[in-house]
Amino acid sequence: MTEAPLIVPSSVGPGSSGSRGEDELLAGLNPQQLAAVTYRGPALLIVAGAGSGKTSVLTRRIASLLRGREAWPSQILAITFTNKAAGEMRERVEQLVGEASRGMWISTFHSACVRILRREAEQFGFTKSFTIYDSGDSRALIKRLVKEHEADAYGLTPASVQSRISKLKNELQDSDSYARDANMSDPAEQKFVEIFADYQRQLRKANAFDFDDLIGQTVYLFRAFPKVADTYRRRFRHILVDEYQDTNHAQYALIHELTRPVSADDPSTGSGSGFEASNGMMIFEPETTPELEGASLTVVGDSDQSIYAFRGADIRNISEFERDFPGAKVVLLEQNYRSTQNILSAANAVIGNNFDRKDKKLWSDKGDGDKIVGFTGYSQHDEAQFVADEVEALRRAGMPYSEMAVFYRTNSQSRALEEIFIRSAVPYKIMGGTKFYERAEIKDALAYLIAVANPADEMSVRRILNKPRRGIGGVTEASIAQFAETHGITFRDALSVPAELGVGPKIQAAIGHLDAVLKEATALMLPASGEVPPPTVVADGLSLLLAKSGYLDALRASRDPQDEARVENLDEFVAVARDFARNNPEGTIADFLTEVALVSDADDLDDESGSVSMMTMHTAKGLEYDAVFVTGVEEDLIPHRISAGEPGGPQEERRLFYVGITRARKRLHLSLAMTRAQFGEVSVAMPSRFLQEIPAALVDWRQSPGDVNSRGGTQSRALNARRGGFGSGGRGDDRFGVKKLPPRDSLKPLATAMDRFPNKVTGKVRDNGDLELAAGDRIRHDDFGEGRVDAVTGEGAKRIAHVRFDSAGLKKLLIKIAPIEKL
DNA sequence: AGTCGTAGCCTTTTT
DNA sequence: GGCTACGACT
Repeated sequence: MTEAPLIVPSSVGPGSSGSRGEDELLAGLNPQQLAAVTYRGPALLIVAGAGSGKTSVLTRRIASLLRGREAWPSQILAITFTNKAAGEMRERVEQLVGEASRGMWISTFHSACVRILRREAEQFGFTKSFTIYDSGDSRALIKRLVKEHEADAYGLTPASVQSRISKLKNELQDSDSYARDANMSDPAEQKFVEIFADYQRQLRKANAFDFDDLIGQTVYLFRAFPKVADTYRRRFRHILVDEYQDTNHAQYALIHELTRPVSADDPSTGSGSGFEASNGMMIFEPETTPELEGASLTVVGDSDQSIYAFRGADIRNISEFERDFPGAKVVLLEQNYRSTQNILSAANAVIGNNFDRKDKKLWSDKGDGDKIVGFTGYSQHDEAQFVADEVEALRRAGMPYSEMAVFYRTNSQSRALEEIFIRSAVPYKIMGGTKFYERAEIKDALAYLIAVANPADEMSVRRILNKPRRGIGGVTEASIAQFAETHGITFRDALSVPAELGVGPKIQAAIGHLDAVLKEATALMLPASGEVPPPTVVADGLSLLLAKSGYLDALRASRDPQDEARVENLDEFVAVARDFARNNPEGTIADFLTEVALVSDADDLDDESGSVSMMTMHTAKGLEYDAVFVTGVEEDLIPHRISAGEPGGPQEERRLFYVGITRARKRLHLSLAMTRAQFGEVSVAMPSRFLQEIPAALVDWRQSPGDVNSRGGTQSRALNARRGGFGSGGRGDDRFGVKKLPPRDSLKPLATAMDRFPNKVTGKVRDNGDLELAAGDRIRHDDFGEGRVDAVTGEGAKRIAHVRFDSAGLKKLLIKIAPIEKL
């Protein structure tokens, strides 16, 4: 780890480098970008507006450090927000400098900390093979503790306890430091502190870290063991952090620790006193003469895109950067290379309503472009149908599905969109939502792996104890725990002595069998001697566990149709493990589990180019698409109802909306519904206040909020009144230049308001079985009326009818489920 | 021990 | 409207 610090002094400025490569790196940059790439100094803040080319600037900055021989790859640490962003950045740097990029650390905060912790875990009572608890795992643990401490009587719910603990950890607090400031005469506070402390004890006992610990414990490690920290300070000479506006206090502290100068003191003295600081709160004063100055720090961010305050992101980290790092250089990137001016003007107008922000105006030289399209549906299904129709129109106009994205505020909104997309045979892909790794069968499989990799993790062992059913119930589980407790051994080890547990012979046999399977897998995956296992060891071990435990057999024998899908999911999971073996020939079971624990929604984004992407606006950050649909632009959704009560809530919601609209390159659609069903109850929805912040001239309302909206006035009502189908002016080209029909006069009573929504659509589906259709057939559709089949494509359950409806225009329908009948 | 029914909750956003 | 947790029943 001690590379010779062969640092060639930098005399870099534009044009000062003789190498041709340098010119190529700097080609095409505007003056601000150029400064951001070439500035050299201890601290640099790049304020990068949406679409201002910050990724390009960041990658070129890294490439320029490498090319100029100012840094070895191993001296560079670049932190991104998602693994996907990290992968992209690595790829782009590789394109610029090739093999010279090997050895850089480009990763998320969490992955970087896992790497550090795996190396250093033994320093403070963990082992290399620690497990990572995702939020579901910690919720399960906290739930158990809340019950054990009988804390529900004090109004403590698992959810509230979990979120409070998480918030505190993001502030680098632990149960002791919290207790010092808390009102401990309040019994609820006392309970909370007890649970917090117990939770931390349980984690340690299980040799596990939760998400927040990954950062917080690394900071603790650095503060308690300066010698260890110095190793990393010597190593990382250039630290670059993307999305700096979304860092929380713990991440900020981590960066601070890493950029501290290395003291020239005798390293053997420092660590003793640090060890005493068991709460990790201790700050070590910088020593007199540094042996090595602190690493150079570059941060990139945009306070207008700060959308993670709810999970502890502190906007002050970026707004007070210049104070934290005196002498820091600040570069502003304001030219947007992504969107048309209309889209940017809307974005600027919206974000301009946030006070206490540094004014910053994005501009583009791409020209005005198309107007923003607005649409109001009667219901969320109506809205979804609009989106599906527009997607199809754009597709016919030549835009690939992969260049379109649909955003929403809450995950639950995806359901209606999905229903309509399926029915309309539009290929789509949902980012997030019911995540693969959260499925019960996958969690079970992971628990089997963890039981092997980290037997101290009692929760995983408990989880698989009776999966598949072995007749081991709560009573047996308790006696195992009891036995382990009294004999001072782990829960896992208690399984090795079934005869002594005081349970019946049948159950003894079951426990003995489970123990044997786990031992066999351990021998395979973690060979005792130094022999190197084959790359496929994780996949093989997983297959072995699933087969010999009887898990797969139980699913296959089941007559629950869902279990068939579960078997397929497990097959896919084994395939994931094989993939991992291919990409990481030396990867261990711990590496595999780390990767799985840290994958995020934005990560599995690798499109099979050719499907529309659907995701929350949060997930959308950092991405861009030719066409963007922001849906559900309603009060109580965006801004979300819950945000209203929180300080800074509405402003954060506005930033979120801003993030959503600035993802669009060419076409932006804003849509809402007049009524929205939630919890099965239908309620009236109001247009979002953010809509009114967009200058009316920028929006072409296909169907406006009309009289539900106080601002709408006569103009919107007039636009409302068109009948005879929307979205399609003429036959062959139901594209964008829709002609407005003459306004219909007089207001109708509310009862007939539905007249204005000629294409009112419901979510219903039907099983048509093997309905035969051919070109030329006439059909009737529950929502669209009568039409004629143009063509039929696809096979079997995926047969698609292309139908020309008499009034609703051209649609694609999935024959098997569409609500249609042949005439 | 396992299965089935229902009451209650839920929906902010995520590494 | 759907999921989960819990209780009664087999």
